Amino acid sequence: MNLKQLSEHLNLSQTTVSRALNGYPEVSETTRQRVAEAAQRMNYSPNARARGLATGRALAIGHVIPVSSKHEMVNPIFGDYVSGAGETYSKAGYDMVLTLVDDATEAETYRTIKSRGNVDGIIVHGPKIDDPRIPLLLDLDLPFVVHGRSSRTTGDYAWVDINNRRAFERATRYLLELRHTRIALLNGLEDMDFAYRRRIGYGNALAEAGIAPDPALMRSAEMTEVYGYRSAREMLAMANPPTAFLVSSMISALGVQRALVDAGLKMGRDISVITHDDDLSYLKN
Amino acid sequence: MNLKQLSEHLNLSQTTVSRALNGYPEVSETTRQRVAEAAQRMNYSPNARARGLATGRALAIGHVIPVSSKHEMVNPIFGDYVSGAGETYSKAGYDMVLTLVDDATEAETYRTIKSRGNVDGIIVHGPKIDDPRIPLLLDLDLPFVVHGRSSRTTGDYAWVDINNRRAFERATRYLLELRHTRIALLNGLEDMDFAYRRRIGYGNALAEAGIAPDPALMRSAEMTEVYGYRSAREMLAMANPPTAFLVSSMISALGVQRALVDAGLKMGRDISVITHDDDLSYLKN
DNA sequence: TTCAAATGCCAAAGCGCTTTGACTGGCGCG
DNA sequence: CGCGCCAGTCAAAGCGCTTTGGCATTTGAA
Repeated sequence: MNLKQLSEHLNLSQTTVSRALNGYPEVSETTRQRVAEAAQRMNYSPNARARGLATGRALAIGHVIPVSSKHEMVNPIFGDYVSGAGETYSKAGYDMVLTLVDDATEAETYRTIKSRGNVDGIIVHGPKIDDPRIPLLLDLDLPFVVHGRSSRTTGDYAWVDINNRRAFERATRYLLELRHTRIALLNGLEDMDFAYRRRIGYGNALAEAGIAPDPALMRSAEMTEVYGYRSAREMLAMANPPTAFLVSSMISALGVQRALVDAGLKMGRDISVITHDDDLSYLKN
Repeated sequence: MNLKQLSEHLNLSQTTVSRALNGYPEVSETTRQRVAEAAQRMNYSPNARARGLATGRALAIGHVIPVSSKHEMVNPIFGDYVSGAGETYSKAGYDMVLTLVDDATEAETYRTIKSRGNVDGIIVHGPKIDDPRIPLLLDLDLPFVVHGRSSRTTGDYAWVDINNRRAFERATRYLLELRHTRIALLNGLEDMDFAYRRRIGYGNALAEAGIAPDPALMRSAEMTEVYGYRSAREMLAMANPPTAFLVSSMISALGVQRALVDAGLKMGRDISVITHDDDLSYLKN
């Protein structure tokens, strides 16, 4: 069923049918009703490609996921994330287009996305502290929003972020108030902006309390379970072990937990653990 | 940069440029070279919507995710899954379009997808034992592949699946060989086809060994961590507790593990656990 | 009663591509 | 020398929609 067929069926021009369906004023209310009703009944919906060609809009948003940061992005929360975004898009009549991109061809990919024109704009995931994608996209004039921020990148761009620095500042301060002085930080990869900010928050709170950060208590890596496990295990074996852990991911925290069990320590009694992130739907009660 | 501009730049017709880029034979090799080189240099790639309109193909595959089975689909493996699919699509020059769909409007959504025409076909996720989507899609004549199967659905359709029945048959048989007789099954929701097949496999192996399945040892629910925890905890408190667990998801197995720790039992020594699924990248060593 | 302004509708152009059908010039063959 | 044939190219149509720029018909004011 296409516009032409529908309009012939109604004995109206394509113009009128199109206008009626798109809510333009120059169509009488009775005609509009008739058209809407017929479209509904015949399950007509305009061909997205043709409409896109005519309007220049794709009614789709692209999500570009660099393969290098696969483990950062294609991570446990990805499903929950997509689910939220997808619902919003659905309501607005937009499509969600996922593109995995190799780092080597990254710049080219963005150019291609722009000239292929099948999305109106994109979401940039997993920004680094200094992220070349931002100037590139500004230059290409391809609309985008950054999920997170890029601290060392200048230029006007839109972003949505949480206050990572403050969250870790507060968490650390809280542990300090509980009289902990040996606080371990298991952070994500610190070229990622979020991890960078978290470390600053942690550092700030320690500085406030006059405590010098101990490099032996600070780690940075991909946030896997085994990273949490090994880090905790090794730190607990130190002469002067930490009494608290501040962990950047629920998954790594599971590893920490496993190490604690191994060591015969009970979380909350023998040792404190604060975890940020990953309120995973499948780990809920 | 569009075809017209490129062809004017080259002093060729749009026809020739298009043919050259699409590998048609009726273009001289020298011309083809010239065109390819210019396209590369000017970063031309054809507008996907226009091409789609002209060819009738969208060069995109849709993934439709019913919101009801959110917890089944938008689950821990979703990220890994998308990552694999995305890489393949990238190589083939296809886009991946995600659509979240409300159950109430499901049939309508598929019709809309068909008539909007922005995908060439779709992947059906999380098939139920008897899944109405399959006859609907066959009827709509929208190409699709089922990720899994639908045991009670007749009709010719393409699917990709693992042998769930056999996997659980073998796992159960293995536990029986180890002299376990009280084997608990923590299954997924049994209206899902994969879970249904798993229970059959489990049942077959028990039957082979002449053991009647004990309903008190069989559960079926969404595969969360807490489901594993509670189920194991309650079963371990029984007068005649299981000596082995067969679990349908890594996440639930984490819950089982937690219950074992609580009960002071050591996995592999005091009790056997076999888990199927979820070889999660972030839980790897 | 007349005329300008709405009102409601339409034909046709155009979005950027692919593809059909036709047209050249050069070549080999009889 | 004349013919047919091929290789290489092109103009134009068409994909399904939106939007521009009319064109009748009504309406309301003068």
